[in-house]
Amino acid sequence: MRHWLVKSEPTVFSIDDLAQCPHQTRWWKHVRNYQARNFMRDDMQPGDRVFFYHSNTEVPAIVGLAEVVSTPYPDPDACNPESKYFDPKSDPRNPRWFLVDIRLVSKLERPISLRTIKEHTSMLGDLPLIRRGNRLSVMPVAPDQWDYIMSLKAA
DNA sequence: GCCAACGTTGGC
DNA sequence: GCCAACGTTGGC
Repeated sequence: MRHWLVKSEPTVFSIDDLAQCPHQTRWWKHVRNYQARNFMRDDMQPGDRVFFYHSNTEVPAIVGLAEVVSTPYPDPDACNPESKYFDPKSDPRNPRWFLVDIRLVSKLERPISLRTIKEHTSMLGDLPLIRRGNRLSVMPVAPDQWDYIMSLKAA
């Protein structure tokens, strides 16, 4: 089982939006970046644990826990000309973009803010989240980093 | 709203 | 293959 952090802009799709989806489950999301795609397509598996992070908002923070509940599958909107995520260069027989479904596990009572995470660079300094200029929307979290961040929940 | 950082595109 | 221009991300 692997651990991940995924970003979502709450004005686009928030943790509360996920909570209101049937079975608190929905696909995540229209990634159009190869590094992020590779993580999803090649490494994500059902059962993987996920930090759900709100980006581009007043208090950027990990706001909940989720779980991968599908294997990666082709993003249907990549071959839908009506979609704003249509990619004419993606061959339906050899899809370029992938999704997984995630299910909400729990919403954190108190979000773990980006500011807090940045106060723990000795343990978390190599998280892409706090590396300068990094814009990855999905990133792996090492097991000890996962545990460490979980311990901040209680702090 | 600003803007730094980064990825992608496309002319050459 | 280079690199300028452009679009996007996302913290602040």
